[in-house]
Amino acid sequence: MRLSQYYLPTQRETPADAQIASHRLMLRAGMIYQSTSGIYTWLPLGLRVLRKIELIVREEMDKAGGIELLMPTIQSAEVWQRSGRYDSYGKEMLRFKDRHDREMLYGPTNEELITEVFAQHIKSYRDLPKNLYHTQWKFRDEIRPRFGVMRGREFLMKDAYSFDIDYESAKKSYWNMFETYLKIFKRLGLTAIPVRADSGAIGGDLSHEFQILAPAGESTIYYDKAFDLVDFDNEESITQVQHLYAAADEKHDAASCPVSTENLRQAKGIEVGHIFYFGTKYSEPFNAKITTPDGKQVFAEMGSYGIGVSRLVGAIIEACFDGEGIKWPTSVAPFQVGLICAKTHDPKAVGFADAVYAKLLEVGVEVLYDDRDDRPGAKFANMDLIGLPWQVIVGSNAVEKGVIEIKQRVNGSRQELDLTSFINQLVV
RNA sequence: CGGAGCGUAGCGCAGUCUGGUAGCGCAUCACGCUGGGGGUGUGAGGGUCGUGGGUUCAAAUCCCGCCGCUCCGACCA
Repeated sequence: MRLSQYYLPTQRETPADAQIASHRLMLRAGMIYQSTSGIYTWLPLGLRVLRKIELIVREEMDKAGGIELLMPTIQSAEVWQRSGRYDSYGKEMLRFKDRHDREMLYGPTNEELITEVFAQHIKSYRDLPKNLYHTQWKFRDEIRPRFGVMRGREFLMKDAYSFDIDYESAKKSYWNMFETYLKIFKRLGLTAIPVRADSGAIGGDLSHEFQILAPAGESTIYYDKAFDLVDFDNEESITQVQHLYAAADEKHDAASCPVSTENLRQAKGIEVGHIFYFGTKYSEPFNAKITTPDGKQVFAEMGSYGIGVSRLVGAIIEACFDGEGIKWPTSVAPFQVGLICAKTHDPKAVGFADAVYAKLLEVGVEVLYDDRDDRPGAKFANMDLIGLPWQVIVGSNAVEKGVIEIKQRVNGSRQELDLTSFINQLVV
């Protein structure tokens, strides 16, 4: 993408309303535009990140056996009356009426709808287990939206729902999602601590919140420092994580904590995922009955698993930024490479940069080419702000020696290379 | 919802107290110089001063209503 033809309204000055780093940086980097309180337009650069996160989540969900579908944003009051949550959910639910005066709502979550869908089609133990998910916009009319997309009213969430024949099987589904979540956050370049949480309903201890470590986090968490050493890539480590201590501020009790003081870490966390098992809470009102091998009928055992996709955009920035701007993890960066021509007055340099651009496109590298006739300093600052992992700078040495300068955003390291070597490095 | 503040150019703000031609910086446009860390000079464009009403010869400014946004607290992916 040529920057001259893109839509990237970056700003030098910090908007007054933004209080925390991620919000400021998202506004300055031209990723979002606030339409009204807690509701944002995703500008092109922000959308690319949102889509990348969504894609990683989808890939891992699919690998874990999830089946994607898509439920609507608008729901009828009827299904919520059936579960009893229409009254109990409170003012966070945005309610309105259609032209026939029927009560409608903008879905804050989808347990009711999915259970209704499931009950309509699945009747036999032979079809279980099932894990159905979608990634859809939700609306929760927060009392006070803040922190940009981290607590908006409209937000994109991946929510999955598992259906099993019995508790043992449901537990397997639960831990399968537990593992999947650790893998997802790892791929996103984050350290996520699974913290035991209240399951609210019938669920015993089967509920975890996934907290991203970041100074701007709203909750304080305590965890075994062994987490810092865990590589969430392999099965053993994930099994190991299940038994490590981690608790939120309100649940942590220093007196009864099984971890010694010197092994205990305290940090701020941003909640980006929440999983829980809730048994037959919804399968009963929706009559989601399953026939067992011996011909009996039981209610499906359910769990639900949420990831705040749009919140993650902010959370990742909170975990990855410096004074100059964002430092995107490669996996979610809106572009991999930012190409800068530092000598726009030199036709040879421009020609060289154009050729580099063409080559990168040809080999499938996502590149944002700052082809504007601007001073180098302005381009560098802008590129640092939007935080692409690699900066490729075409300067005088390009024309004279045929080498380009490579700057890595994450650590500021620089090297001079020929284009082919750089491409090889990227592909690895 | 309780407490507090703010709405003036795309962004950041001054002007409001004490009513009298709507301003500054950044950004934008034109031209010149400059050309490796947001450089510089000259010139230009851009405003229902959130909105409705009231007071007044005269309202961004004073009064009343409304709307919107933000901050502090309790809820949440």
